[in-house]
Amino acid sequence: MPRPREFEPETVLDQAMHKFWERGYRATSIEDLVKATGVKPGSLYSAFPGGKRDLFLKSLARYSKLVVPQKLGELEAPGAGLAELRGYFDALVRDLLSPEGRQGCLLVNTAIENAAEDDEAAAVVRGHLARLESCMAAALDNARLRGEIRASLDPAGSAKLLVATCQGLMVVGKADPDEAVLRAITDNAFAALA
Amino acid sequence: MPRPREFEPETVLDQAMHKFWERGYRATSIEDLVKATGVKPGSLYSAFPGGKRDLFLKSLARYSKLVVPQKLGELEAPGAGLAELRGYFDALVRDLLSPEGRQGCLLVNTAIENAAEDDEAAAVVRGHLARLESCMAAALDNARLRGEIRASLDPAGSAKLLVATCQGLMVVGKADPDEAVLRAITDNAFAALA
DNA sequence: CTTGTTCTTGAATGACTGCTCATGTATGTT
DNA sequence: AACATACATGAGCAGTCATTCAAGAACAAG
Repeated sequence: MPRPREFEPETVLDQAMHKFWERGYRATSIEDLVKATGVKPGSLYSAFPGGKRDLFLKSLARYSKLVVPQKLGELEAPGAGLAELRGYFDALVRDLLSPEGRQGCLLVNTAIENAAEDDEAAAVVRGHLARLESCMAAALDNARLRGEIRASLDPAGSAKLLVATCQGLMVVGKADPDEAVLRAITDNAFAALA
Repeated sequence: MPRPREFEPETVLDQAMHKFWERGYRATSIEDLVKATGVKPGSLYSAFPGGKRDLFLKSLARYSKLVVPQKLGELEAPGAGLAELRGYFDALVRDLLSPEGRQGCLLVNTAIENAAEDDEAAAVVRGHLARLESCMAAALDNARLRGEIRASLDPAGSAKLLVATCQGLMVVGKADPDEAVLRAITDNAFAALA
C-alpha cells in the first residue's frame, strides 16, 4: 500500500561511492551527492539514516564488494601464480596512467584521510590489506611450487612487501603519473622475485 | 616607528604545519590554527596574505626544509651507503609505531589529499619524491661500488622501487601500525638488494 | 606629548556545512 | 472514491567555514 521508492538505493550508493572516491570524504558535500544522484536531501537521509558518514561506510563496503574483486581479477582464483600477480600490477599501472584512474584507490585514500580518526573506516582498510596480502601470498606460494620464483623466498613476507609496493605505487602515481617511473617500480619489484 | 609584531611568523608557521600534518588541510580550520598559535584571525591574515592555502603551501615548504632533512639524516651525506639506507627505513618504522608518528608524513598525506586538485602542492610532493629518489640512488651507487649489494642491480630503478616501498610503508602503517608487518616489509625489501 | 605607522582585536560577513521537517504526492487496498 | 501508508520535496535550521574590516593599541620619531 505504500508509495514505492522512485530510486534504487544501490544505484544511489554507487554514485555516492564514486564521488567519495573521486574527491574524498570531507571534500564531498551532501549537495554534491544530491547533484550526483538526483535524490533530494530528505530522501537521502530517509534511505540512509546514518547520514553522510553512513553513506561513506556503505560506500567503502560496496567498493570492497564490487570494485576490488574486479581489480584483483584472476589473482583471487585458487590457481593464480606469478602471471596473475604480474597482471595485477600491470593493470594497476595502466589504471594510474589513465584519466579515470587518477583518483587512485578509495581504500588507500581512506587510509590516509580517515584511518586516524575513524576506527570503522580503518577497519575496512585493514580488511582490504589483509585480503590483498592473503591472495598475494597464495599466488607466491603457487609460483614457488612451480619454480616461477626463487625457492629461497619467504612467500608470507614477500606478500607483505608486495602489498606495500602497490600502496606506494598509488601514492607515487597520484603525485607523478609518469609511465617510466611506474614501470620501473614494478619491473624492479618483480626482478627481485626471480 | 611601526608597532612591532607580537609573534614570530616562523613559530606560527611551525604550529600551523603541525596542525596540517596531524589533521590534513581540509580538516584544519582557521579557528584550529587560531587556537594552536594564539594569533587572532586578523593578524594571521595580515601576516600570511594568501590565507589558509598560502599558510598550507608555506607549511609544506617548511616541512621540506626542516623536517625532511632531519628524517633523511645521514642518507643525504655524500658517502651514504647501505647502512644509511637501512637506517632510514628502520627509523621510519620506529616512527610509524610511535604515538607521535601516527600522523605519517605530511607530504604523503598531501599527495593523497591535495595532489589531484592543487598543482602547487603536487609540485612540492613531486620535488620531495625526486629528492628521495636521488639520495637513495646515490646510496645504492655507493653500496654497489663497495660490494654491499648485488652488482647486477640497477641503482636508478631500485631507487624508484625503494621510494615506492617507503610510501607504501606509510600507507600500511597508517591503517595498521603493526611492528611485525612493517619489519617484514623492510626486511624483505633489503633482502632483495643483497 | 603628538603624530605616523603598523599591529592586534574580535565582531561581522556571507557562503556553505550536515541535517530536519512540514507539506504535498503517489500508491495499493478497501 | 476514500483511505492509509510511505515517499519526495525543498525551504529552512543552527552551526561552521574562510575571510574582512573598523576600531583601538603599542611603539618610534619629531
